[in-house]
Amino acid sequence: MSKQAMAKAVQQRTLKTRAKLLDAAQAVISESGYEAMRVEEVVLRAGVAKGTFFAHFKDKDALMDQLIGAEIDRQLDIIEALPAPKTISEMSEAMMPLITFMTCERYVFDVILRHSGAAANAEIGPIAMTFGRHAEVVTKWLWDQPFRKDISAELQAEGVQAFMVQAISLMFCSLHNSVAPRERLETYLRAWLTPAP
Amino acid sequence: MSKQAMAKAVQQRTLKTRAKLLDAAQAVISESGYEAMRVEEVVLRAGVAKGTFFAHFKDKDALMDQLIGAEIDRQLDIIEALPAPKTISEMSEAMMPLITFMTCERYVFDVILRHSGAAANAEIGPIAMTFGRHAEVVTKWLWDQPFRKDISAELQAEGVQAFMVQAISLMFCSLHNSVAPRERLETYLRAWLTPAP
Amino acid sequence: MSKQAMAKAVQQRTLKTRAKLLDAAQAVISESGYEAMRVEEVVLRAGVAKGTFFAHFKDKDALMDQLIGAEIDRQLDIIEALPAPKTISEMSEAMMPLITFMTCERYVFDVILRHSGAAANAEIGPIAMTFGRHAEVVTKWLWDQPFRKDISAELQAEGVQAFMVQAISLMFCSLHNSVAPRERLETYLRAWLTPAP
Amino acid sequence: MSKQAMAKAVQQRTLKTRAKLLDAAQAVISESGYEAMRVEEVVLRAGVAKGTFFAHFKDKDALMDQLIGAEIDRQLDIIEALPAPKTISEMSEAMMPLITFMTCERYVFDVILRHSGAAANAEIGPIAMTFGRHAEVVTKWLWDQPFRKDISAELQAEGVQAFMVQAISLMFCSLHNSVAPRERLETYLRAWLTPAP
DNA sequence: TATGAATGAGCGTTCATTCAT
DNA sequence: TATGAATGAACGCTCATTCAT
Repeated sequence: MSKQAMAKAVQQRTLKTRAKLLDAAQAVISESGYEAMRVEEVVLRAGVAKGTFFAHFKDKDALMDQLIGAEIDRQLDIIEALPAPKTISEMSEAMMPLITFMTCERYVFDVILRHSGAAANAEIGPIAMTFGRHAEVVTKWLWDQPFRKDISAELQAEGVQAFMVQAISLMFCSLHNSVAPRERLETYLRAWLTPAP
Repeated sequence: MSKQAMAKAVQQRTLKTRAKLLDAAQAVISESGYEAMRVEEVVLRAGVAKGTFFAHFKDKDALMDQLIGAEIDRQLDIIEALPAPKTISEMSEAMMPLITFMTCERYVFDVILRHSGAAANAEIGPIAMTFGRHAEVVTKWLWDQPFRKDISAELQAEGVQAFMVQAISLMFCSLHNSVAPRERLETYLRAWLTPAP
Repeated sequence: MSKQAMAKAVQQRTLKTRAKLLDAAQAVISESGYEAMRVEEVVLRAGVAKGTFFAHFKDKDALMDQLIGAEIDRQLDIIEALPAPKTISEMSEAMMPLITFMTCERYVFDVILRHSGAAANAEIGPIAMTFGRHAEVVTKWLWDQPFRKDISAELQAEGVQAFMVQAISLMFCSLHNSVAPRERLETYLRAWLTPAP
Repeated sequence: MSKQAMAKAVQQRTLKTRAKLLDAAQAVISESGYEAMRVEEVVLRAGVAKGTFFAHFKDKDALMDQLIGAEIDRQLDIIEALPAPKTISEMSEAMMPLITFMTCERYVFDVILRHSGAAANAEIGPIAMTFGRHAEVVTKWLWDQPFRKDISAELQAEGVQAFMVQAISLMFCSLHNSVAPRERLETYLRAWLTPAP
């Protein structure tokens, strides 16, 4: 076997092990949720050694970043497949799948906050990437349907993100969790994207 | 000693212990920062037992809430003493002391997010109070100087908070930390409060 | 309860927990030997948390030091109870219980070497103490029965230790393990303590 | 290329790889010491895979045995080049280079003890060989200059080794490290080799 | 021989929190 | 109120060694 072929074969094995770990983790989460995921359980199911886990992921958090990032990407795929929303109401509606996932567990939202808007480490992880992608999706919508013309679509998209986070945050807040996130988001977006003349 | 006098003496001791704990915690933080604060170290300096700590604070988080809340209040005192800003630029400027504190440590920002917009527990703690107070201060500014009239001052204030958080978040994000928070905040506020006709 | 009484009561509990751990460890060793001892197994049997173990012993090695040191002390008690040996042969014989224990497991001898003659850390642990005690016992013998008079009893005792270690070492050595330690020790001691005129 | 030539070429490559590994290990040791040597680091510097290391050395210990054994041999070369010592003082002095190396690191002394006087494995490795060689050197000295005549030169040499180890051990012991090894060794050797009449 | 991903078994750690006294 | 020993449940780590390719 040539060196090149060997390198490829090796990489294949690596990829396979990584996939086994990710699959096992996903399975655990499906059954018990994100917060309940234990590294021990994951390696047990994946049928690999604990050391192998840490050879593939720096720590548990890195795996969470992968998994949650992947899930957000799946939600963004759904969102992207939709036609560009024509109204604020449609836009709020379109963002609901993403918001639903982000609010499925308090722990998930914490991980997202920690990795996205506020990544301390230099490496841009999967979740941080999705925030970029989300901004792009919204930006594209705003090209098709420019609600405001005084500021760039990019800036409008940043605002949409800020209000999405605000809406979710308030949902977890005991003072304000009576208003559904969808309604709150719509209120914010209307004020942000269609200021009265 | 009368029963009443005794009760008073006891209360005095309680207050004294509490003060010792708060002082010790503040001292530790001054030297090593918020994240590095350990209950162990605090009780050691305060000269009390570990159990005593938890007789005074529900948990470590409650102490953090106190300390960080107090610091934010101090910043709000400064902000409140200022005259109502006449321009967006002045408003951004006025909010800087608060932002500076909130960005002093990644950990501090996390605690703030957790207790403010996203408090899971029912009790409204010191930090949550400061968010309320901040909204009030901004609302008052907007009564004096109504940048927008199509939406309520309260809603405008909520937006100001959302953008403050967004600006700070992006500051911690490696992708976007080249733009200073003050500039970013001003951009956001201008777009939010003075939409072009 | 007074502060003093409280402190005493607390210490009692501490002592009790420590005893539970030592007993559990001893039990495991009796069944499976020193090398096979696992911290996990010890805390399980002692019925305490793992954290408690490390609150009592710096690490597994520190516990080993305690246990093996205690066992050597037991052997020294036996040795000390004997009348001072009158001949080299009797002296070699007297030291046999100690040698037997020290050679019961290769691992035990390694731990002993590491903690005794060659302790790197400043604290004198239990095993190091026993080496001092052993020297004292032998020194006392040599006061009663001075085989040599040209050098001090202390120096003679140091030599006895050196030859004991040498005899044991060679016993573990594949090249020389045909000669029984007792015979080798006797040869050494005769040459060391009763040089021909 | 003939089969023979091929075999030779292969052998050449093998030797080259082995040399690369030894050089790399020596380099790591020069920089960080024996204890800090990691197989990972060695193969990295040698530019070979980890598995290759174990194709050349049974285990890490075997490499250590090689390296430390080689160094002791170098010290013995120096010792052997000296004229036979005429006095105990000269003999102690002559052994100093060896002792200096053996005390350079606690870890080195442990490895030496493990492989020499106390080798568990059947094969006589480099370090064990050096102990044999050291005994021979000392035995030769004692032929030239027979300090004692009541016991064989071989037995005297064994005693010299025992006392060398004892002197080194005590040097690492916090209780006794105030006396320099050279002085202690001389005291021992005088008592061992020139007992007063 | 060479490769390097995978192994693995246990240690040490963490440290906020509890609870019997 | 005060005490402080005990808890606990994973996590992270170690790193020499193996083995399928």
